[in-house]
Amino acid sequence: MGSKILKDIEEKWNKKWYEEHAFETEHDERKKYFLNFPYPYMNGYLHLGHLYTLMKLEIMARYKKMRDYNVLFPFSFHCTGTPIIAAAERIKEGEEKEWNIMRMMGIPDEEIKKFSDPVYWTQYFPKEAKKDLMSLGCSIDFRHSFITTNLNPRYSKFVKWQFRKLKELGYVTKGEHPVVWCPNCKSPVGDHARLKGEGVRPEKMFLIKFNVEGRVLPCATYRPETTFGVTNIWINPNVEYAIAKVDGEEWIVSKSSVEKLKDQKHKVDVIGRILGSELINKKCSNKLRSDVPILPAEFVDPEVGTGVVMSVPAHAPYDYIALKDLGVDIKPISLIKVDGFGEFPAIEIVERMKINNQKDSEKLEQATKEIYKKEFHTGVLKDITGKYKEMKVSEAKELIANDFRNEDLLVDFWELPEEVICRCLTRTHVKIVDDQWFLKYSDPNWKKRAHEALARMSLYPEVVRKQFDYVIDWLNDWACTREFGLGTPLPWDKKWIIESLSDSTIYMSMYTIWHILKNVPEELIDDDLFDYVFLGKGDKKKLVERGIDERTLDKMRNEFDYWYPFDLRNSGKDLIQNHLAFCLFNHVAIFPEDKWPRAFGLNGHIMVNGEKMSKSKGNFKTIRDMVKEFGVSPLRLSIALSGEGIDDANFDTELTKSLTMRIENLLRFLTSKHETSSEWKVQDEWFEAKIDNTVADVESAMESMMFKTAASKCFFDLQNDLKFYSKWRGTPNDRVLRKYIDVQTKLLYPFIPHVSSEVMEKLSLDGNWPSAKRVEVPKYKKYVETVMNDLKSVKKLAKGEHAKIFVAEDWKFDVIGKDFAEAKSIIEKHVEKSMIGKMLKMYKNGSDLAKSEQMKVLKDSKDFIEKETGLSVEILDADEGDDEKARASTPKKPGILLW
RNA sequence: GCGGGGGUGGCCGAGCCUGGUCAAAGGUGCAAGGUUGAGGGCCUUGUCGCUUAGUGCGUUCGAGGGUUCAAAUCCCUUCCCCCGCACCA
Repeated sequence: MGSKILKDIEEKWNKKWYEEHAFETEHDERKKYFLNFPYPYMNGYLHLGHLYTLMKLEIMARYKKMRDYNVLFPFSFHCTGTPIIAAAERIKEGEEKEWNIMRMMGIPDEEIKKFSDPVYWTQYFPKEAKKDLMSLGCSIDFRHSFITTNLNPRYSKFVKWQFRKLKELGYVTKGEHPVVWCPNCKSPVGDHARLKGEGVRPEKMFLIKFNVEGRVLPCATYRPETTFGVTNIWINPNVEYAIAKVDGEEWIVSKSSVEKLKDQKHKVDVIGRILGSELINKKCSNKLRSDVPILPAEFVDPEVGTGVVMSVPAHAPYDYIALKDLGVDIKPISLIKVDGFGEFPAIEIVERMKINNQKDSEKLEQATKEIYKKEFHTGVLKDITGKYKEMKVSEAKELIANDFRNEDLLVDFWELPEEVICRCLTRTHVKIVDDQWFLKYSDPNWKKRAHEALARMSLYPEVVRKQFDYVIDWLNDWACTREFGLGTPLPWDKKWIIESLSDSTIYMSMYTIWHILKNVPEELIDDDLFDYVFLGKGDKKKLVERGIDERTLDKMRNEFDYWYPFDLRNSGKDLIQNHLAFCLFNHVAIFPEDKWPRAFGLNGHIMVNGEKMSKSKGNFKTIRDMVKEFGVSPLRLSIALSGEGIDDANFDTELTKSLTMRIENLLRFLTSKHETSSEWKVQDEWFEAKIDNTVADVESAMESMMFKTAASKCFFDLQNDLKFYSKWRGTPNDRVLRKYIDVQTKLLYPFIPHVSSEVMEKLSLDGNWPSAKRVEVPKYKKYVETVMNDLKSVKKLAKGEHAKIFVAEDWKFDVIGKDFAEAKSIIEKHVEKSMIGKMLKMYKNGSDLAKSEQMKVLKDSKDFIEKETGLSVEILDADEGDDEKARASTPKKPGILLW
C-alpha cells in the first residue's frame, strides 16, 4: 500500500542518490565520522530487528552529514559459522521445515533447490539485503561491502593475519573443552542439529569412588561435599551393569556410561558384566565412609551419570523418600546447617510438601531444586566435615572437589542435565575435545586493558556501562575454533575453522580500505601488507618491490589512518556479552590506543504491537514486506518513534499507517504557497522562540542517540505548535513561517530524507542543520489558553454573547514580589477584611506576565478569542471598569463578565 | 544465586538524576461534533471522580513506611516483571 505521492518521491531520490554515488566517500579535510553495523547473518532476508538497529545508524549518519562531517557508513554480510551450512544440508535432505521457511520467504521451489549449496546462500541473501537497504535509501557506501568466509580470500587473509598476531601475543592457547557429542555422527551437535534438547549445555559433575570387593563404584553427583553424609548406595536391580577397566582400575558402571567415559579422556575396556541385583546388600566403603550398604532403587536411570548413585537422605529428598519406601531403617547423616531448616532439610521439605512416595516425581524435583539452591547459597558445613566445618557450601565445594581429586576419591565427569537427541536420532553425551584452541579472555592483563578501553568510550545509553565492565570480568577463555562450518582455517592448524564470533572482532578496520584492497591482486596480500596498512610497521620498499603499487599502498594506509577508529558501532543489546566485548578485547590486543573504539550504541529488541516478533506467531516482518505494506517514509519514521535506549521497542502498525497521511499533509503544507503578513505580534514572538527551542532540544537528543525523543519533538510537537500558532495568529508572519518551514524540513531529514530532500529542492533550502539557540519561551500561549478555558466554562454556565475581560488592577500586580508584610498592607488598603485571605493566595500565586504584556497578548489575540468562543470581546483594564467581575480579577487570571 | 534493567492514567510511553510550574507531555485507542456520496483520512472537543458563571476539592504514578512546608520524583522495607549467565548467531 503506502502512498503514491511519497512512493514517487522515494524512488526519485533513491535513484538520484545511488546513481550519483552520493554516499561514496574518501578522506578529505573535513572531520570524519565512521559508523558501522555488526554485519547480519545471511541465512534469510533482513527483518524488522535488523531495521531497528540499522535505523539508529542511518539516522546518525544523515544527521552527521548535515553537520558537515565526512561520514563513512559501510555494510557487510556475515556468512561464517554453522547455521548456513546446516540449513543447506537440510534443504538438500528435503527437510520439510527448512523448505517451508524458504517458501515463507517467498522463494519459489525451483530456486530453493539451489540452496542445498551453502555457497548459494552467500550469493543470494547479500544481494537481496543490499536491495532492501537501497529501497530504504540508507546512506551506505556499498563499495566497502564484502562477505565473510574463505570464499572471500582477501577477508580470510585478514583473519589469518589477526590470528597470527594474537598467537604472537600469547592470547591463543590450546586446551580442553566439553561439547555435546553425537557418537553416531562423530561430531559436536549444535542447537540447530538437535531433535530434542535445544539449549541444553554440558554440566560438570563429579564421580565419587566407593570400593566394593576390589572394584570401584563411581557415584555421579553435583555435590561432592555430601559424601560426608552418605548412608547407602543406590543401584538399579533391573539393569545390567558393565565391569570395565578404567584407567587401570575395575569399575562397575552402566553400559551407556562406558562411551561417555571413553570420550572424557579415560581409557576404558569392558571386561565383563554384572546384574544390578547381584550387588544389592553388599557393603562398600571409601576413606570417608565405611560399611555403606548397596540398596536397590528403580529411580536410578542408567542413562544418567554412571547409573550408580550415592544416597544422602538428610539433604536429598529423593534419597530420603526412597529409603522410606523401601522400609529400611537407616539414620540420615546431617552435614549442612541451613537457615529455616532443622537437622534434616530433606525430611522437612518432603513432609511440608506432602510427598508420599517416589512416584510423586514432579514435587520431588521441585523439592530437590529448592533444597540444593538453599543449601548451596546459604548453607554452612557442620563439624562432621572435619577441616571444612564452618565453611559456606558455595565456597567449600570446589575446595573439597580438589582435595578429593588429589586423594583419588573423585573424578570429574561431564553430563547433560537433559536428554539431547541428535538429528540422526542418536542420544548424545558430553565429549572432551582436547586440542581445542582458546582465546585467553581470562588473562588479567588483557582484561585490564579492555576495561581501560571501555572507560574512555562513550556508551549509548550510558546505563550499559556497568554491565559491560561486569562482562569483561566474567568472560572466560573462548573456544575459538570449530571442526565444522564456514570460515577461515586456523593458519597453523588447518583442521580447525576459526569460529564465527572470533573472526569478526576487528573487521571494521577492513571497511576503511576494502574499496582499494579488493582490486589488489590476491597473491600480493599477506601479513606484511596488513602490518604496514593497519599498524604502520615494516618496510614499505619491500612491499613495493614485491609488486604492490606504492600509491595504492599509501592510499590504504592513509584511508585507514583517517577513518579509524570507528566513532560508533550500534547493535542489539544481546551482543554485549559476546561480540562487543570481543571487539574490545581484540582491539586492545592488536591496535594502538588511538585506534580503540570510540562508542557503542545499544538498543533493545523490537516488538510488533506489543508482541515479540516470531515466525510462529505470524508477525515476523521482513524489511521488504514492511516497505511494501507501509511505504519507506512512514516506516522509517515509525521505526525511529518505536523506541530508544536499552528497553525493548514497540513497532506500532496503527501508528505507522497513520503516519502516511500525516507525512503527506506535512509535505503539502511545506511546499504550498501561504498568505503571510509582515506585522509582528506576540504570537510570532512565541512561535519563533518555540522553534528555536525545538532545534536545541532535537539537537541534544540526536547527539545522545535519543532518536525517539528527537523524532517525536520535531514531528509531533513542532507540528502541534504550528497548528496552535496558525489558529491563534490567523495569517502567519512571513519570516516566522519561513523559519518554521526551514527548520521543520531539516530536522526531519535524518528520519525521512526523501521527503525532506524533495522539499529542500523545491524551496531551494540549503542542506545544513539549523543553528540551535536556547531561549526563554514567553508564557503567552499558556495565558491565552487560561483565558479561553475560563471563557468557555463561563459560557457553558451562563448565557451571553458578549464578554468583557478585565486585566487586574495595578495594585494587584504591585503586590507580587513584595515581602509578606508589605504585600499584606497593600492588600488591606484595597479590600474588605473578609477578602484578605483570598487575596494573599493571589499574592502567593504570582503571575507569569506583567500587566502590559497581558494587555498586549489579549489585544493581539482578540480575533482568535472571538472566533474560538463565538463571543464578542472587549479587553479592559480593571482599574477603569467598575463591575464586580473586574474586582474578581487576579494577576494570574483576568476577570470575566458575560452578558 | 549472581549481574543488569524495570513497574506511571484503556494501551504505549515521557517525567524520576537536578523535589514544587504534575491530574502528570506526546502518541495510540475510545466517545461526541465538523468535513466527506459512504468509509477512511483530516479538523475540533472530551477521556480519574466530584463540584462550579470560571480561578475549587478529593483520590492517583506496584505496596508499605520515612524525610520535607512540599514527593511520581529523595531514603528504607517489601512484592512483582523482563534480560543475560556463554562457546552461539
